[in-house]
Amino acid sequence: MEQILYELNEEQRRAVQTIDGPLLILAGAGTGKTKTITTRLAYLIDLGVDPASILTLTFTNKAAKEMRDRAFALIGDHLPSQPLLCTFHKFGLLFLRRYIHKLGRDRNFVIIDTDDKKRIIKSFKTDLPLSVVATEISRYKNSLISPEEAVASAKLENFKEISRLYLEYQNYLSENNLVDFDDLLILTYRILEGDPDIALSVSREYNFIMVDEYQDTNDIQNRLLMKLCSSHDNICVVGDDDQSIYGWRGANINNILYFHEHFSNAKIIRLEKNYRSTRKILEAANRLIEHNRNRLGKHLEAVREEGADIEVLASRDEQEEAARIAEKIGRLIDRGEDPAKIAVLFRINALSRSIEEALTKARIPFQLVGAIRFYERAEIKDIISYLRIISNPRDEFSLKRVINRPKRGVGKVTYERLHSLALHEGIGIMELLLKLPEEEIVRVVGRKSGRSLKGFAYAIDLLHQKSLQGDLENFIDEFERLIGLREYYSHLPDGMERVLNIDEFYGLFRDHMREQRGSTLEEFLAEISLQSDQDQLDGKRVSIMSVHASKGLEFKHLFVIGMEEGFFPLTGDGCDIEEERRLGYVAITRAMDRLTLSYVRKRFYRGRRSSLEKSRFLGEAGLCKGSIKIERKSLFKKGDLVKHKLFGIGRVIGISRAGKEFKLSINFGGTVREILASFVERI
DNA sequence: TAGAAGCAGATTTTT
DNA sequence: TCTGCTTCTA
Repeated sequence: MEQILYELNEEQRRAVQTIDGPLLILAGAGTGKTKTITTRLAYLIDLGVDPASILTLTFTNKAAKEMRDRAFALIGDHLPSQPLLCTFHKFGLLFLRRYIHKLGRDRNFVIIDTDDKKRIIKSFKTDLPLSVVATEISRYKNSLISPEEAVASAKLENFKEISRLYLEYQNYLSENNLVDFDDLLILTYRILEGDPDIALSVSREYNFIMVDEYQDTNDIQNRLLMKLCSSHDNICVVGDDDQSIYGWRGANINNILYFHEHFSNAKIIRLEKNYRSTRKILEAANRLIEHNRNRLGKHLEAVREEGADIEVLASRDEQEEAARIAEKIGRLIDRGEDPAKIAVLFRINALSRSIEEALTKARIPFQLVGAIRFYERAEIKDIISYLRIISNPRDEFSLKRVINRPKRGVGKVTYERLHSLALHEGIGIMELLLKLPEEEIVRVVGRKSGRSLKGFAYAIDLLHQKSLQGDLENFIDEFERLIGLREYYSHLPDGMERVLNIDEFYGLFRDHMREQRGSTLEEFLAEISLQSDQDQLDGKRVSIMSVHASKGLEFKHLFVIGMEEGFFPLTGDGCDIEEERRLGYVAITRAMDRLTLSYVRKRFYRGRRSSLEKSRFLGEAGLCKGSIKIERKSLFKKGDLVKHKLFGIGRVIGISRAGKEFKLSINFGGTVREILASFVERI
């Protein structure tokens, strides 16, 4: 242990050895955050703390895995018990499997993803945009407002509608025994809140709690943490307020800014020695982030040498930009540079196209990270839906998705007929199809559809029986034989790629069943719904990805494209300039040796070619002189009529500053709300 | 029911 | 410009 501690710098060592009471480790980019947290875990175990009483929460499976590996590398994996290292959501899942009966629900629930959530909402018929409804429902849920309370308090038309949808949605979830991502945390919190005995025993179970990427926690996660450490206060959080980039998803930067108020007597340790980037790169990042007001404040200090100048690349348009960057990358590779150490970043995915084309043309192998996610592909979701029906034949949400895939002649009308007949009989559709003799079904839905539906029901039933028999290693082969999804997709356009995906998924299934003997279908489904696929970096090719996707990574040679006002920073509806700046900071601090920031004068986007100003961030980072003018005067004045996406039309009754933006007091039919000027438009 | 045509909308996305 | 969804027609 002495040896391990010796490798740390003074602050890191202090962070590792401070074990009692609340501790905030403010760890800037590239300051050895993971090293510190994993060493701390090892240190606790070395002190004789029972490993099973240490809980480490992360945001991604990837981070959890990396930490586990690194901690075990320090202490070996032959321990008397295992520390729990997992994501917040996984923790919620484990907890709910144990305690959800306290809320009168069955432990056999299924987890749905965001896409499923939207589909469910959509089935309730609404004219409001689905994504808005989905986020608003999340907001209600995370504020612990029940559907009934929401319905009772909604005044505006749109909110009446949203609260109605919220109510229907929650009912749907409990009727079908579904749980969404929010529920994994919220239901956990509700149980802890409602039952002090459970809260106490769980809190005593985990005597030491560590949290990674604390700046990205939302309110519920923070409240959950308070509950978990209520009996001991041994909570250590690691994060960087300057890297908080998920505010738009409900992450609350105030959790980290006011940590010392939520957890009294908190100690703060700052890690400010950056081992990653050259001094020039780091100084640019520091200059940029200093333009933010809402921060705890820290100044990264370079350990490395001064390094090369940051290059600012100005091009005519995106074609020229992409060609020049491809050429530079080509030269690096020719000189023997490892392509895996090169990356191109952008603020919005739509900008990846020109780069993809230019790299393809230059014959440079690359990989687009996180574009369409594996588990969200249609063919994969189809298999998952099948597995869900097999596991739980009453899951009509999944049934609806696949009843006509492969084609069985079941359209809207047929499905409705089946649905109302099942309703009439008081049973589920699957049950109906199984019980009713074929002639009956044929009479209701016609000859062709009837026959194939009967075959479908038999197949599902057979697979259901088989899934209960234990050993599932050959299950997926039987599945394909009976359902023929792979076969079906192979004849469709894009068949090749889809078949490859299906094969990969089947492979994952077999691996899972082989590695975890006796695992059930239900366990497999829960596992994959909490899986993301950020581990896809293959370590051989040039990476191109969004700035968000790059968090936590580092590259020797880094290119950031689209450094223009309106693209980076994004400036439209609902944009938060400080968060944009933090994104800029995250982007810059990914670079180790060489950084190129690129902008264009004209860009083709959404079918229009527009002239652009270079990004204000270039000026703020001290990389060029003429920084663009920031608007001094508000575009609005008292008395203006404005329109808001949700609140509708209102009148401006007051204007105040909020950083570099303006905050408006707007009267919407009697209710006054404070809203940032960028959220409304004048009418 | 299934394919064709017409039309709006379009950030970032750990689980 | 491109995509994904609704509406129209055979």
